[in-house]
Amino acid sequence: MSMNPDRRATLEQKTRYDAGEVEGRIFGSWIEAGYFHPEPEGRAEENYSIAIPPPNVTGSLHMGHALNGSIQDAMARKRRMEGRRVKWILGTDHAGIGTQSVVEKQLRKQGGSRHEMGREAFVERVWEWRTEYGDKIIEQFKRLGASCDYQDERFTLDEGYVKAVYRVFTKLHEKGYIYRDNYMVNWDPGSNSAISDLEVENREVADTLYSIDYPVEGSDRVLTVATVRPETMLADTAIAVNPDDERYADLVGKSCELPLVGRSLPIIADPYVDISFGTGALKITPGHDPNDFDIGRKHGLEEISVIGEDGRMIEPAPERFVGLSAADAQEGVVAELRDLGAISAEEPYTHSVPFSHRSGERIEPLISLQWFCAMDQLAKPAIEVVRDGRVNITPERWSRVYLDWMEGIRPWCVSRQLWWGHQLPVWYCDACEETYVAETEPERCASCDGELRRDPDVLDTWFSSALWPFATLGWPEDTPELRAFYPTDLLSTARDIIYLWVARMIMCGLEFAGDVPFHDVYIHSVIQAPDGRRMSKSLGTGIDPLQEIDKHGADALRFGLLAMSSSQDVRFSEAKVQQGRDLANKMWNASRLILLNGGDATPAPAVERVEDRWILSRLERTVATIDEQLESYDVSHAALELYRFLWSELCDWYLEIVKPRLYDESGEDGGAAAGNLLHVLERTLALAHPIMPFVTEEIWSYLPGRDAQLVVSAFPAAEETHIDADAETAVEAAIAQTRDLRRWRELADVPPSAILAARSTDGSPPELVGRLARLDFEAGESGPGEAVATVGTIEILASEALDREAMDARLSERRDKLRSEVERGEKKLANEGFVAKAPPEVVEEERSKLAAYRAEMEELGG
RNA sequence: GGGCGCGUAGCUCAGUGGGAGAGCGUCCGCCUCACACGCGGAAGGUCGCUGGUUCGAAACCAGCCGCGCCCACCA
Repeated sequence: MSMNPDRRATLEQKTRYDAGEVEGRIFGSWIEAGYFHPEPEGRAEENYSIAIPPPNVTGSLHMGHALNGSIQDAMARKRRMEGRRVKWILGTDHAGIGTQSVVEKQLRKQGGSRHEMGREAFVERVWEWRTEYGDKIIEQFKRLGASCDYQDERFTLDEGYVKAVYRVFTKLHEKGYIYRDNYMVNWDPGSNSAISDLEVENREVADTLYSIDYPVEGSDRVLTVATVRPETMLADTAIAVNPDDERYADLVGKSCELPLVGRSLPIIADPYVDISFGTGALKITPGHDPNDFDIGRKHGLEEISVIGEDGRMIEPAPERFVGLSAADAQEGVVAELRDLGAISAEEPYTHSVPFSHRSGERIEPLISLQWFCAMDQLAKPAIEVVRDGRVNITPERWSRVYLDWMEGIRPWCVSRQLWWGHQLPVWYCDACEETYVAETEPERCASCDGELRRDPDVLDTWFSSALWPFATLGWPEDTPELRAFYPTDLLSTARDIIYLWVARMIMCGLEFAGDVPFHDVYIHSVIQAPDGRRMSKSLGTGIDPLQEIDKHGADALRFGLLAMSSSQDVRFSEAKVQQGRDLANKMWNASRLILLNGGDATPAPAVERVEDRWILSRLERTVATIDEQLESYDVSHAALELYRFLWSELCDWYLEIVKPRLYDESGEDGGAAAGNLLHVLERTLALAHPIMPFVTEEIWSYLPGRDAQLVVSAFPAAEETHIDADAETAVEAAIAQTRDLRRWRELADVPPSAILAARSTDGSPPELVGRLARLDFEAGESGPGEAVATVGTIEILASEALDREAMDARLSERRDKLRSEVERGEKKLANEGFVAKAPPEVVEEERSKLAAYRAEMEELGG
């Protein structure tokens, strides 16, 4: 079968692979064929599924997405080629606070605010925004080549998804896990909402530590306490000392007078107080400090709040402070205390302070009525499945991190004072104070028939994310999708959301979907900016993956990201992306050589010649290696192994070896070479496809007799029968000898193109070496000729092209080197300990090396 | 305060008990009929420091120095 002349012309002309021209076209062909949309058939065990970490609707593709997309796609494509039904679940996350604040910002620019427009209009506005921008990131995933199921895109606020969220909330409430309580929360003044512990980040802050004297009632003693937030003293309700602190033993049970306020504060004993820190006396402010809150609950103390949700002072703070910002109140309080002479010390103090991860504002710990979810019961089975390996985390060390957190898990504050998200399925009857939690809205109060008012709060965005692997498949309905694809197989993500997301998915999957949500968790590396800082838009350190794709192609970026990733954080290296681009180009050109000089042959392994057996053997070993590396998520080694095989073994050596056969059209041997090359090329393309899908698919379309696209063709399985250790030894020896000869040529300053007369000292002239090193054995055989140098088993015969002087100088250098090597070897072998205790094969190797060096010395006449 | 990770060639990183590797960069030579996004060759490293284990350590152990990350309620 002959190649279409147009196609042939294209191959002849295009000496460079043009990713930009190829990728869109190829991706379109995949989509059109519907390869990425599986029918929901079969069982989950025989199918393969991945739930994509849903990007935020606000987002655009960043390097993390690109790396993670490359990893997931490599796995999805490999499985698809292995004949599995593959579903890569796609969708986006509504991203509560994030999205809301983007739209609010936009409103503010236009001079409006969400409060002006009201909740309903605002939410509608956010939906509009989502419709406009919601699929931008999906389009960007397509540029990467990601083989997601684009026909079944989900969104965490879709109708069905909302149903799942309400079902889960209601069930958890029925079980008593979800409850409402007045509790200390992390109040974020930036978003005007409570946030969870996980959304708080601690930063070092330089504050002033004030020591304040509180007079002990009925005595002239004072208790000195220290604080960085003097304004919170207005809400103090006790003083605590350690029960073992002898200094204060007699004061426990007595009271202090709270300066400025006059309230009487009981002096209590609690082991939490550190005797050695400061004065050993601690002011207790249950309303504004998480630790004090716990101590307060323990001792039944009054909980007073003097700072409101807007960050301003409220009653029962003394009237003169009410309405002031906390910072202004602090100034006032300090001034007054100073006047009273109650401040005994002020010192600079650096400590870590909680900030909102989202808004960046300093967290105000407040007591607030919120909805919480108790996690300990949910955590138990989720701990078990990681311990017993039903969920396998790679790299393994993250299991420990997961388990440590799970074992100390705390209640989760799930309500947020926002408008964008899943509004709580909770209704209150103001008349009789009844609370209803239900999947569908109750009409009226069941006890008093009163009107119901819905709780205005929405759920933490991670609450819905926790259901992602099964809610996307139609849960709570018993859908064919759920049966076919749950549990999913792989969850690939970065380590920063192990707690926020991975842990919660495992808990919810086990509780609601009846099984683990995925079998493997792969924690990939974080790609940092080239200077080692975090890649971030705000720092200006981000590198846009799409720009990289424009510059070098998606295959190049994918290869680069996979190759640079590892089990630790790595710096982005454009050189690796270029390496990928070069590799794509190399594939293209190697394929041109093969296809234009034997593309009509029938692909078939050739085993007559040793070099053919060698490349087959190397290929099959590479197949086995890469297969194993991908299976263990060792993606960077897989990518680099592909590069090594293709570039070094296939192109640098094998192609150079077979070229003459290929060009020699008259020789029937050329057919075998072409057939073998096509066979190797075909398998190599298939092997490379999960990593570099576009260029491989494009070349595949030029192979003779293809009826299926590569994307749905078989992934190679290593064929043991082609492993041939003897062929490997033989060809590798020829390669080594060729290298020696080339080095010698350089040394003797002989032009690479000059064909040198040569003679073999061990009988038959090595044909491969002759070809690769440009030697003419016939000239050597016909006459005696003077040997000017011996390289291994080959004598170079005298010729005008040789610079004898340079040669002699270099040879004497080599002799010196050999002398020292021989000396080293002799010393080592003279070491009785070494000879006695080292494994015999090591000693043997040492002996043979020494022998080889001695032999070479002899050859060189040293 | 606890935990984890890292420190290897100029740069980015592999290597985790038997004589230091890759890519990029550098130097030398090549537009050799697949590819100059290429071909051939070369230079370049007391493997953070100090001790220890071992016949043998970049690798294992201990301590130290430096960098990064995570967790944590010391006012």
